[in-house]
Formats: sequence, C-alpha cells, structure tokens
Amino acid sequence: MNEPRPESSHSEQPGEPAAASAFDLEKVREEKLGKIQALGIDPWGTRFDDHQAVAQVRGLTAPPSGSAEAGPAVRIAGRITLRRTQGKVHFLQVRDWTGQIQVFIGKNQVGDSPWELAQLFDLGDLVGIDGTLGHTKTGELTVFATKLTFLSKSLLPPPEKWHGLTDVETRSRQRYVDLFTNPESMATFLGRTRILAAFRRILGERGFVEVEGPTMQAIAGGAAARPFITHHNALDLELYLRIALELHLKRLLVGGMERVFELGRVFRNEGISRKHNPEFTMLEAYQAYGDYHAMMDLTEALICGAINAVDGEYKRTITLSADASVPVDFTPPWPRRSYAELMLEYARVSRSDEAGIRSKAAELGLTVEGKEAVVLFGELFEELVEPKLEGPVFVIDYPAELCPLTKRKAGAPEIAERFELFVHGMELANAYTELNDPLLQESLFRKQLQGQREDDSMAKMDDDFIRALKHAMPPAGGLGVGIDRLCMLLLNRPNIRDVILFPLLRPEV
RNA sequence: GCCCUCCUAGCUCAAUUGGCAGAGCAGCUGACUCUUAAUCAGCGGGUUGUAGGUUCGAGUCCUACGGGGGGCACCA
Repeated sequence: MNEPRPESSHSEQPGEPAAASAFDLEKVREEKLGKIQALGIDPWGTRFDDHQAVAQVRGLTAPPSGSAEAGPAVRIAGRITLRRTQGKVHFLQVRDWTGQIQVFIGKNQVGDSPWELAQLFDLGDLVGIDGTLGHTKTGELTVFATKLTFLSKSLLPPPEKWHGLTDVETRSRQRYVDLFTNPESMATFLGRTRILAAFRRILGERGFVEVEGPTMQAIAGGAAARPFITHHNALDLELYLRIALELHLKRLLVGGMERVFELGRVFRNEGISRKHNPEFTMLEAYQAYGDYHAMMDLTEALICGAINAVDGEYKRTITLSADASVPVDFTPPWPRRSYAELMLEYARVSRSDEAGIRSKAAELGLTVEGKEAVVLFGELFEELVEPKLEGPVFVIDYPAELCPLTKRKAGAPEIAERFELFVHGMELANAYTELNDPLLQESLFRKQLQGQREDDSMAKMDDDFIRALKHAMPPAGGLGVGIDRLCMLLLNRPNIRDVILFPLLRPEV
C-alpha cells in the first residue's frame, strides 16, 4: 500500500499549509466569510421563518414588466446557482428543492449595506430573499429583492453551471452535490418517496399495519442468500443482518396481526451490479385468510398507485439501459398466465414430457447431465419465456418442485400457488399462498439445509419459526416487492445506484 | 472472482505518430442599473489517479496497484 503523501492535494489535511489551486478557491471563499463577519453578519445564518417554496412563488400572478402596480410580496430561501452582475445590478438564480427563480438585486433598491453583502455572494451560498414578484424587461418572472438575509456560506465551489456534475462516481459519493446541482436527481429521489408514501397509504387503506422486524438476527432466514455478519459485544454473539423480512412477519400472523407489512432494508452479501446493491428495500405484506389471488389484486393496486403518485401515466416508456427503452402499458387489469401455458406457447414442452425437456435444453446448449428435469424446465422458462414477457404479466401456478415453501394448489399437488410479476424480463413482485403446515415446513427446511453448499454454511434451522407455525398460522397470502427496481422502472433510471441515495461504494482514497 | 474500458485544473472537456500540458465555465482585477450559459479587457490556476519501467524524450507505450463504468459469474 502506498503511504499517504502530502502531494495528494485532494484529501483534506487539516493543519497542513494550503498548497494547490483547490485551496486557492477555498481560500478566496474563506476570506469572503471574514468580510461577511466584518459586516456584522453571521455567515452561518439563523432560523428563517415563513419563506415560500419557489414552485409556489412561481405559481403567483405578478404584474407585467414596467407596471406601476406592485407585485405580491414574497420570501424565498435557497442556493445561489447562477449570478450575473451588471454594474450596480445583480441577477441571481436561487434554487430550492421545488425549483429555481431569478432574483434582481439593485444597489439603489436595496441600499448600500445590503449591496455590500450582495457583492460577497458566491455561487453555492444559501440566501434568503424578501422582495416583490414581477417581471423584468425581457419578461422573466423575477423576485425584486428588498431585503437580503445571509443563511449559509459555501466554502467550496459548486460544479460548473452549464454541464453540472456528470461524473457518475462523484454523483453517488457526493449525493449532496448531485441533489443540489441536478434537478432531475432531486426529482428522482422525491419520486421515490412518493412511491413509498403511496404504498403505505394503499396498504393502510386496506387495513394493513406497518411493523418493524429485527434487522440483526441470530438466524438469517426467509431467503437463500449469503448474509453479512456482525457481532454483539456484550452478548459475545455472532449476528447476521437480515436477508428477508418474511419469517418475522409470519410470526406476527401467528400472533394475530392479520394484515402486516414491512417496508424495510435487507442485506445480501452478493456482488454489485446495475441491478444489485448489497442493501436494498423490500416490501413484504402478509394477509391472513388470503391467498395469492388476493396478493395479485394488492400488487396491481400498489403499482398503479405508485404510477399515479409519479405521473399517472399508465402507458409509459421504460428505460432498460442507457440506450434502450421500450413502451409498456400498465393499464389494469394485467393478464394472468399460467406457467404451464406459457411453457407450451414459447418452449413447446410440458412438465410431463421429460424427454422433450431434455432435448429442448440440449438444443439450447444448456448443461443437461446430472440435472433433474424440473430444474431444466425452470431454466427453459428463463431462457425461452422470460425474455418474451413484455408485461406487465402475472405468471401464476409454478411447478411445485420449484417452490418448496409454497402451498400446493388444492387438488393439484404438482402446482404451487405462486405468482411472479414480470415487466420486460424484470421480476417486480413475487407472491405465494404461504405454507402454514409446520410439519411440512420443517421437513422442507431440513431438505434445503442438506442440499446447500459448503460456502453457504450460514443457513440454520429456525426452530422458533417452526414452533410459531405449530401454534397455527392462518392460511395467508404473502407478497414481496423489490422497491428499488420498481423505482428504476417508474422513474426511468437504468441503474439501481441512481435510485439509492447512498449506494455502497469502496471508501474514498 | 474473471474480461473489457476509463481516470488530464474546482467543474466540463481537448492534446496528431511518443515531441513545449490547452480551452470553456468557475475564480481574481477592472468596466457596465434589465441580464438569460450576459458581455468586454486583463490575470492566476496542473506531480495528467499512484508507484515503477521502456525511451534522448511519456498525458500518450509496458507492468503493478487504487478508484470508477460496462459485461460475465454469483444471486428460492
């Protein structure tokens, strides 16, 4: 490893002499900070009440340019993103999280000492503006400042005014800069919170209560994934970060909470990609005395609600990658197609035709030896059917062998009551009629434990969960939705990193 | 973990075959009371991610390392 060296001027070295240009820009701003203080003004500001959102101000009516009529009095607060000075006049662009508006500051209009302050404004400073709303000679809606309030000094220069911050790494690392420079990024993350709010509202309207399961668990269950390991000192206990929400929510069903959901973070110790972040947000919802059909209705309501929260467009174009987008129509109801039917249509094989499955798999170049026919059947689905599913489409009734933890269809034990929602090859939701037979559950767990590989040695038998089931869990429908991927889809961001405020990155330097 | 690729001023980007590291924005000084990426004049700003190597000479070629991006693998 290289030792940190003084010439690595990018990392701040407190106490070391400022050496390079980066420091010069900062130094200039520090000097201005001193000048602001010399004016008797606190450069770090104070409470600033009753300001209006810029978007709200933009919605007001204001007199046209040159009118004798005084416009409405307004008060805004925000960041200076642009400054054009012209002699004894400044034009600023001031941005808050709702939008941006022009501010006019004239020396003769504000007076000498505010003018002195305005001379010290830098791009990136936070200011409060009192003024009247009107239009300039060129017709632009403008706040004509009457009073300036300094709210906070920016000691670092913001990115360039025209191109902004484009470097994807810096945008993720310094999300704060990304948010205040790139309005589309702000819109994306506010869109994400609207989607979450819509989910909570709809679930609440349907009688679901939000609960919080444990994030640190002695046994990380509910999915097959490698967990993160952590340690509790006082108990001297190895703990795992949860990989799913499922098993604790089901315990609550046993406890009598009939409709529960959790919108929570789960952690999986896996690779990072365009579609994977090690921590991500899941919705899981469980409805006592329901089944997977009830969950399909709920899924449709949730996603339609999310669309309405974003822009209300059911017919939308979704971005698959930087240079590929496709139209998708979310107008409900969405088709429900059985797994077997889709396999017949696209792969031309049925589950019972094992010879056909094997020859078809061989045809595609899949490894056939040593695999059970049902595994190949699943692989054929992934290869031949999933790419064809433009969606949104519910794929229902999976081969039971592929979903050991799902309740079988009454009178058809070879069929599992499960659906997955697909949109253009992306799996948006996964739901079951939950297995509530503790004896069957236990034996399936044991079988699963036997089959696992050496390096997956994290999985353990969750005896308490089995005990809970033995107290009788109601028959129930359960649903899982990957929130991050839904956000990618509805907010048109092809990379999961762009819908997670602080995605995992290697530490800087 | 593997393969490909990128890293140049605070930001956005140039730099011919290996031949003096440049521009715009931002910054500083000055002019300007209705600008729109304001304009005009002038000035400063760099260990080209890091460490080695090849070479008379490396931003450019080679090796290793760091970080990013894309893909593969992993991923009920």
